[in-house]
Amino acid sequence: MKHRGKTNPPGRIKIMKSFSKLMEEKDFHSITTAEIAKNGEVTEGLIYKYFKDKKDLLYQVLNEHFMEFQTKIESRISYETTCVEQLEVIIFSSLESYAENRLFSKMLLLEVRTSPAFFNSAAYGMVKKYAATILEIIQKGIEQGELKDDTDPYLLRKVILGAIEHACLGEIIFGRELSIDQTSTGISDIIFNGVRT
Amino acid sequence: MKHRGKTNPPGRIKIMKSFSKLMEEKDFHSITTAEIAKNGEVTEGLIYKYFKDKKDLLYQVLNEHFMEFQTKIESRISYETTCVEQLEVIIFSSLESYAENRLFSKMLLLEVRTSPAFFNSAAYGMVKKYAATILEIIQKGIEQGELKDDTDPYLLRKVILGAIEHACLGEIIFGRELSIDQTSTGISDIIFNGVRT
DNA sequence: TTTTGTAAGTAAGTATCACTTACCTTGTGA
DNA sequence: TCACAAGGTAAGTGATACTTACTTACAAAA
Repeated sequence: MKHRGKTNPPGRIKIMKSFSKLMEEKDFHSITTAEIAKNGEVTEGLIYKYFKDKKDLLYQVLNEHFMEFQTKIESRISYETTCVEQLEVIIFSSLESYAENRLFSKMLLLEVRTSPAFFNSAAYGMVKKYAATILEIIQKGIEQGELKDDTDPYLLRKVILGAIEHACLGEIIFGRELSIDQTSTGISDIIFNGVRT
Repeated sequence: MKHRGKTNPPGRIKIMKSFSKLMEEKDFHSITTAEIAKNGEVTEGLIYKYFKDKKDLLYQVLNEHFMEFQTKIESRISYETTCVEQLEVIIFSSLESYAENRLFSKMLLLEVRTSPAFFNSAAYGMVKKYAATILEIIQKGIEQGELKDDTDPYLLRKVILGAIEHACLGEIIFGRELSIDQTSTGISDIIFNGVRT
């Protein structure tokens, strides 16, 4: 008997909530299915009614967070006119989401990348969509002359994504505080204006 | 009976070699201790004579690679005079090492970050040293007027490290080819000169 | 030469883990 | 009213990381 996603039964919600709570405290691998079940007041077997395996549970939880994130980003972009402003909004919003939602950033930046199965998941589909949005803005920026025309759009995207992600690592791993405003404007300034005198 | 690190017995070498070989083929978690032992022609128990646990084996292998890497970087830097050139050498050398040594980059960028134990390991000590080297160069660059004096050195370091790491992710995860020269000069150009027209 | 201590290595476990199987229960529409 | 599917349970099972208690090899002290 498999879950077909038409309804969202209480057991499924309990499992995801329990797992999320545990993920805030420790890393994925040190969470056991027994713990998830006990904490969520369901039996261990039920986990496997709704999720293919433990990793699938991780990917589905991540997917829900990513959908919210993508909606927020797209809405905010629509208010900006220039490409640079749009990219700045993406940098700011990404930092904000990662910083406010430790669970989301932990899953996305630390836990999922190690296993090949992730790259077939719906959550990875969301990552691709997010990355595609950034690429489109960069390409438009080059076309419209806002960005230098010898810019490699794929490489610029990598620099932007890398900067965002690395900026959050300290926060995620060591729980350091991160000033979103300062970091966001700092990254934008470096990438758009350069650091050479 | 614990290993005190004074000698390097054949069993220890066999285990590290066997593990390294397996890590080239698959991810850390899907490698079993039984496999490591069989492949290295030792018994499973011996692994735990030389390594605290499976993760400790990973950290020790990574540490050896990182020591080589750090030596290379430091040697190359010494030939450069300006700070920008030194940073360019670091970007190039890091990309080169990550691209040439898939095992090294896989361990460092994907596998170790998830568990807190890594941050107490000798390998993490090497990461800190590498990061410290970069920071020193940036600070010198600001002092000497090569870099803008309103640059946040910590943030610039994050952007550089993030760019390097993210640029290699596609290669590590999907096995994509990466042009080191092109990527290296591209990243340097973006960060030092900016992309805005 | 003998003794002794220790490092190198082995063999046979064990507890725990992710995951499976077979089953029960409940609500609903034909 | 009864068939049937979805929601949920209980009791497994094989594999896995790690442990324990042991043997062997060998160098230096006595």
